[in-house]
Order: sequence, then C-alpha cells, then structure tokens
Amino acid sequence: MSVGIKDVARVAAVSPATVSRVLAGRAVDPAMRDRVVAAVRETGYRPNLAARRLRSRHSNTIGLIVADIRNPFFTAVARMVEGIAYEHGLRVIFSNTDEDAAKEAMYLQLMQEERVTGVILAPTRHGVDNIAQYQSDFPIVLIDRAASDGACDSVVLDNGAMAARLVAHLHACGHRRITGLFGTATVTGNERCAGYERAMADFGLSAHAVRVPHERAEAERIVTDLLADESRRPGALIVSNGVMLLSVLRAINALGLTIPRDIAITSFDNEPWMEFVGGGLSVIEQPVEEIGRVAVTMLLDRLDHADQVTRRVVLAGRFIARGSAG
Amino acid sequence: MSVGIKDVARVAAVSPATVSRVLAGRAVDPAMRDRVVAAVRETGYRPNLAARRLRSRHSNTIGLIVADIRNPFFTAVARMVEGIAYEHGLRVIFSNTDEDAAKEAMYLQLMQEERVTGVILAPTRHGVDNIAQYQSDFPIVLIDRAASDGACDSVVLDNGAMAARLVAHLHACGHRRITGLFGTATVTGNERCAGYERAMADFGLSAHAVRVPHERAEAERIVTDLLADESRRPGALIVSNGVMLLSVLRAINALGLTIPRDIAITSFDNEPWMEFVGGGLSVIEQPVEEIGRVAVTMLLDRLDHADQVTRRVVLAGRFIARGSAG
DNA sequence: ATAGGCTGAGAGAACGTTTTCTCTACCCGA
DNA sequence: TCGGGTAGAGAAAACGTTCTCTCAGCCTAT
Repeated sequence: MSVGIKDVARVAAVSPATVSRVLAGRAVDPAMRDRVVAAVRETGYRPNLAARRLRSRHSNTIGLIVADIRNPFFTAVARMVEGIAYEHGLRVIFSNTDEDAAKEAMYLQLMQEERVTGVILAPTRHGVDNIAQYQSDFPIVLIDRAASDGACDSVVLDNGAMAARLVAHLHACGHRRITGLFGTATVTGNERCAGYERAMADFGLSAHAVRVPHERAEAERIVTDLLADESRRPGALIVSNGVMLLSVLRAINALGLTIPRDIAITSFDNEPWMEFVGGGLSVIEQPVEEIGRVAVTMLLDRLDHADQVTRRVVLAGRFIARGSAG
Repeated sequence: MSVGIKDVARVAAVSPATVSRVLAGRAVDPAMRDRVVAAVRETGYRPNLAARRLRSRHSNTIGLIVADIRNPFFTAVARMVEGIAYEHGLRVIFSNTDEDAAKEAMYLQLMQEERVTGVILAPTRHGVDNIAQYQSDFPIVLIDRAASDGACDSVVLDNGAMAARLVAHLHACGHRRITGLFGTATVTGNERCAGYERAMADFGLSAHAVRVPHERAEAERIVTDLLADESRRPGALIVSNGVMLLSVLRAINALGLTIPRDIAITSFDNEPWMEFVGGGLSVIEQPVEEIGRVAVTMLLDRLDHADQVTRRVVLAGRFIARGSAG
C-alpha cells in the first residue's frame, strides 16, 4: 500500500489539509511546517498527481503534437518547449502524428481527456484545414504550419522572405536556372513556393516549382527524374526542408553528381551534419529556441485572456552561407 | 461545465455504472449499449483520465526517459517505443535528461507521482550506478546503457562484439594504427572500449583508446589535438556514437583533412546523412526497432512476473560497409 | 414446479487529493 | 476591557470515475 497524505498527516500529527497547504507553499505555522516536512521525508510520501488533478481541476500540463518526429527541426522545438514549459511549472505530453490526420485527431482527443491546459500543434495538412471547426476546451497554438485565417494563435517562419533569400543568394552566385522543391502536404510548402516564385519574378527569371510528396520513395523518384537528364538539369535547387533534402542528396549521389560543380543546393533547416556535405550546405536556419519560447508564451497569454484576438507571430530565419551554391 | 459520466447516464436513462461498463467494453444489454453510445455521441462526452486513473489505480502509462534527445538514436527508439506501447493500449510519457543526473532523479520522481506502470530508461552515468539503490514502485527496463550487476532488466547492444567488428573491418582495409574514441560518461563507452582493446590485441596491434567527454567543445579540442600532428596521426578512427562523430568531423574539416585519404573513419550509429559524408561512412547500425520492442515487452513481462529473475537481452548490430575506411 | 445458479443492472462507497466552510485564538484599536 | 477583524487549523465535502455489493430476473436441471 502506498503512502498517502493522510499517513503523512498522522505522522506529523496535523490534519491532511495542513499537509496539503505545506506542500502548496501556503501560510502555515513554522513549527507545523517543519513537522510536516519531516514527516514527508520520513514516510517517503509522493503526491498522487491523478488525485491532485482531479480535485484541483487543472492539470498543469500542456500537449505538444508534431507531425514528424524524424524531422530534427521538430525534435529541436520539442526540446525547447519542454525546457521552457518546465520553467513555468508545466509538464509536457508529447505526441507524434507521422503526418497522419487520423492520429492527429486521436491525439487531440487524448489531450482533451487528459484535460491539458493547452496544446502546441504542428498540424498535418488535414489538421490545418480543420482546426477551426475542431472545438476543444483548451487553446491551441499552431507552430511551423498555420492557416492564415486566424482561427488560432500561431508562430511561423517568414517562409516567403526566407525562400526569397535563398533565391537572392543563388542569383548572386550566378545561377539563373533555379528550381524549387516544395512539399505538397503543408501550407509551409505553399508559402515557401510562393516566396520563391515572387523572388524569381523580381529577378526576371522564370520560376520552376516542383511539388514533392512527403513519401520518401516517391520523392526520390521525382528528384531523380528532374536531375537525370543533363540538358534539362537545373543549375541550382532550393529544397523546402531537411527531410526532403535527404531524398535530394540520395538522388544526387545515385546519379554520381557533385555539389556544387554539377548542381548547387540550398535548403531550409540547419543540422550539424550539413556543414560536411557538398562543401557545406547553404541553408536557412530556423530560430528554434525562439519558436518554442514564443509558442509557450502565447499559450500562457491566451489562458489569461481567452477572448483576446488571435495573433500570428512571424519570425525571421538566419541564412547561413556555406559552399554549396558554388 | 464539462460533461461527465453522470450526464451521459441521465441522457441514456441508465446508471453511471452502466455507462462505465459500456465504455470498458464489458457485457451490457445491447439495447442499453446502443442508448449509451448514442448518448456519448450526443453529449460529446470525453472521459476524465485523471479520475479514471485515480479510481482504477492504474495509469496505463509508461515513462520513457532518455539521456540525450539530440542523439537521433534515442529519438528513433522513442518513436518505436511509442508505437509499440500504443499497440498495447499504453500511453507514453517522454522525458529528456540531457545527461544531467539531477534531472534524471527528478524525472524518476515525477514518474513515481504519475504512478506509471513502468519506466524505460537510458540512464546517465550516475543513474547506472545508482539505479539499484533507487527504489521505485514500478519496474524499470534499462536500454542502451546498463550495468552488468543485474539490478534491472535491460536491453543493450553487443557493444564489445560490434567494436571488434569495426576493428576487423579496418584491419581488413589495411589499417594498423587504429585509435578508438569512447565516451567517458557511459558504460556503453566502457564496453565498446574493452571490445576494441581485445580485438586489437587479437590482431597483435597495440590499442590506443581515447576517452572523450560528452561536452562538445572539449570533445572537439581533444580530437583536434589527436589529429593535428601528421606524424602522430592515427590511420583510422573508431567513434563511439553519432554525436561524438560530429565533433570528429568538425575537427577533420577544420584541419582540412579528407576521408578516407588522410584518415579512415568508422562509427557506431547510422543516420541518413552518413552515406553522403567521407564517401559514405562505414558504421554499426543499431537495431532500433528491436530495442524498442524488446524493452516494452520486457516491461510488460515484468509486470506479470514481478519476482522473476532479471534478464539482460543483448542484441547484435548490423555492420554497414561504405567507403570511409578506404 | 421449484430450487439453485448465473447474468447483468443500479446504489453507493472508494480512490487521494484540494477546497470550502467553520471555528478558535490572537491581535489591535477604542 | 471588550469587540471586531484576521490568520490559520481542522472537518468534511467534492472532484469524476470504477468497483463492490446487492438484488432482480431468468434459465436450467432435477
């Protein structure tokens, strides 16, 4: 039988309510407090969080649901969110949907059942469209991918501007035949694609955007097709994220091409290994820490001001020039 | 006010107990069952997990605590554990200690408070030594790093044999001056180091093992020192894990060396990008899926047979030969 | 036909906390 | 000195479920 608050109370010769007050740090006679603290130590008492949550009616827990844990960007964000939430005395329940709308719905349901304080969500394509009509008891902050309809608070990268930044870099390196590879499954892909096309137009270049599905084999096939024929091969590539980049590199490797001699590469997302490939990959690094911090802060803000108008925070990324653009 | 089981009962004109039985899938009159199901749908009822856990006295939750979420090996394991646990109807609470013994102790405490069914733990150095005397109400399965004292169930890689496999490969490639880089902080590092030294001895070679701390700057300095002087430079390196490998590659890059011309590299852990560096890195791939599956299975087994003798499952890795050994 | 067993439904206790309510004791000002 | 206000302690209710216990009704076997 595990030790409960009543056992502690008995040992300390006080009431259970007093033990509760000591544990919550409320005003208690110092002598009693000492007795309670001693009793807690002596009995090895650990509060039962289920009981605490049930009675107090708040879970002090936030949910974090990401669409693809294999994407290191999301693991980095998760790490930050966990740290920042902890600073605020909040626990984090973490879930991964693998870009599966059904899993996403299930996890949102689960968060509901856990009675979480709020949720930070990197939604699937389906989730973005349906989040407005999904009614939950907790506030949701969207990260990385957000509809522009303002149904939720959100924090996103300035995708259009960052895509343009990559175009500008490639242009400055002398490239003119620049192809953009963007995901089919996310609004992020849409925004980056739009930014790319606008920037290309600004430079008087004709844009050539290719939409690449998330599924790996398919992605590799498409990229291989794109690069196989030397006469049609673009001079430079803009890749929409770190996962897609792997497919691109596999295709390039399989075709025996060299970066940047045969083709220039730039990409979104920065990872430690990217400085070792293709003479160092030139990339947009996302402000991971800031994203996590802002997301948690917005969530807490929303809890205090439930009816405040929704906000959308747009963060700039950092361009890192290395050698892959020639 | 949120809707509870009593509200559903009222709508369905049955008792709360019957609603509970329907939800738990127990035998109930079909007509009643239909009424309850309809009422649940109509009211949008979501069970309160805190209340359920409090009353039923089991959380259906396992804890997963890893020492370093930045290590992709652990994120891969986490993904698998989550999936497999889900198949068994178990939720997973995920935590990351960043190799910090204090955080580890805190999270173990937290798991206690959550009344988890069991914990899967990749312990810090300190945790390995103290896990025996840390008494918890739940069983613990150690992964990746486990003391050999049999205090807990554990599932680990056959570290010694795998290190020997790398030595054999390098030897076959003609290398004789093979240096091993192993972590200071883990028993895993110890085991791999021992396997390396034994294999070197078997080949009649003199071993040169260097212990590298987890801290990045320090690691980089040590590796740079090791490789800077051409006359003392080893011909080949065995690197103990994917995180350390990044420090090694940074040092190699900074010194302007080329793999495998100036130095051969082999490592533990396989990640997607490794085929693109140094002509493809030859590595030991860990059986991530199997590790996750075995860990969960052992945990469930232990719950059924609390007093069974502890087991240690040792899994083989897969050697992947690419070009980095010359 | 009737006793005995079995199935399934409802009433109410129980899970381990926090919170509300009540009461005592003390302090301060008049 | 006395009254009013306040601080802090204990008793008991409450949180939303599941579980235990009781009992009704039905089926089967003798």
